[in-house]
Amino acid sequence: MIKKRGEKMSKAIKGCPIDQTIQAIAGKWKAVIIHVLLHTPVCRFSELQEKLPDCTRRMLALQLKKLTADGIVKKRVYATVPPKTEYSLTSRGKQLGPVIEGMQDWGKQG
Amino acid sequence: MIKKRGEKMSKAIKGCPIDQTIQAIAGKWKAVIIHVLLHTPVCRFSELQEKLPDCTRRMLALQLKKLTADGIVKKRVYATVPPKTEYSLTSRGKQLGPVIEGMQDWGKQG
DNA sequence: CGGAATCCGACACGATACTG
DNA sequence: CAGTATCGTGTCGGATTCCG
Repeated sequence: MIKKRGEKMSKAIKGCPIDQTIQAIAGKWKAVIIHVLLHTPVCRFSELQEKLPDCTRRMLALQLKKLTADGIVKKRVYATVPPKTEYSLTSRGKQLGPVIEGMQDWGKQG
Repeated sequence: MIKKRGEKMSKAIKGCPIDQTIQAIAGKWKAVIIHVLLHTPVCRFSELQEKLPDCTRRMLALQLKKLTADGIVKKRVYATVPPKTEYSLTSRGKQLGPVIEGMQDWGKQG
């Protein structure tokens, strides 16, 4: 079975809900991005950059793309010069709130 | 900066609690293993294998090792022939319960 | 039974440079 | 400002084999 680049590999445990969620927030940045958006409901690209200084532009754009594709993040583009975009959580994204907060609480105790 | 194999790469956001948690349950299997252990508090290696048929022995052993190293899973070895091992969650591991369950609930709705 | 060692391909991530 | 293109590297995960 040959896979194209960028395709999701995980068939994993077929339909395992946990795996779905894992894949949705996996990686070094997605969960943190969601966390930021929970506390700053509407965020421009550059705002996210400021809040995540260790995340490169490339990674930020990439992860936002995946999050958007997964229906977690909404993107709004203003056709102005210079361009302006706004990111926010979808209702489905907001439902991740408790999980993300739980993750933060757990991490703090470590 | 050279790293040995198996060492954690993530400096990420220095000390970000979310990142800590992400790293702790990252990968294709760790969260699912924890989930199994939440529902089957004491589990032999082969039991875990049966419950996770898509996870190879290698991966299972590897992830259990990481989980043990992170203080999430406890391992008990019986020096018998044939060998027998039992895995269970530490108290810290059990604290991940709400997070894991939250992840499952979210995944089910998707 | 419960692993560890080795090999290998796929992918995640990062640095850098370029674009509308 | 908000991205994309290209490239290089390390890491992850799977297959297989070997060990106490």
